[in-house]
Amino acid sequence: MPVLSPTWTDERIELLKQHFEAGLSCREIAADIGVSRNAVIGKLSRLNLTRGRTIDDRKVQDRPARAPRTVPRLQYEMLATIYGDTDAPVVAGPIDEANRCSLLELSENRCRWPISTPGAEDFCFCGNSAPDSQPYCSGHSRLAYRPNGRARVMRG
DNA sequence: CCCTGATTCGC
DNA sequence: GCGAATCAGG
Repeated sequence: MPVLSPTWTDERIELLKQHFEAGLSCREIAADIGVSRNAVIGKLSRLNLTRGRTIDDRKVQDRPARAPRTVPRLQYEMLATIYGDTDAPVVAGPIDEANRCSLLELSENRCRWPISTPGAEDFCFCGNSAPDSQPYCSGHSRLAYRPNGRARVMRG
């Protein structure tokens, strides 16, 4: 891989679809793959994989001009915090799928991050060593929980 | 108040 | 086709 950076390759799309069907939020999927949330949503829309919102009445057709009102750079701040702000677009934390296990093999100190292999039908989990009272390992916990001050429980 | 989902538009 | 921008809803 000299200088090629294909945004959406087969594996990427498979992972996207698997995570989407797994019930993960677009933010989780984006963080896991390493792209922005809109990129995931855009790709899903292109693939006709919307979760269920076929609005018929198009009301947001009004496009007067680019009027920056509040500058929605919230995603960028979050992504930067997750990735380390000054590093390559890779998942932060020691995430290795060598310890992946099934749901039945999950323990209290095992990372419960859903791992979907783009080749097998078996759905596995991260299975890494997670600290006590923590559902994910150090790497995935950062993806699951927002580094912001508000610790809101995920609704997805 | 903020975040998530989906569509639309520019490149 | 991809990604950012935007809107609507929760």
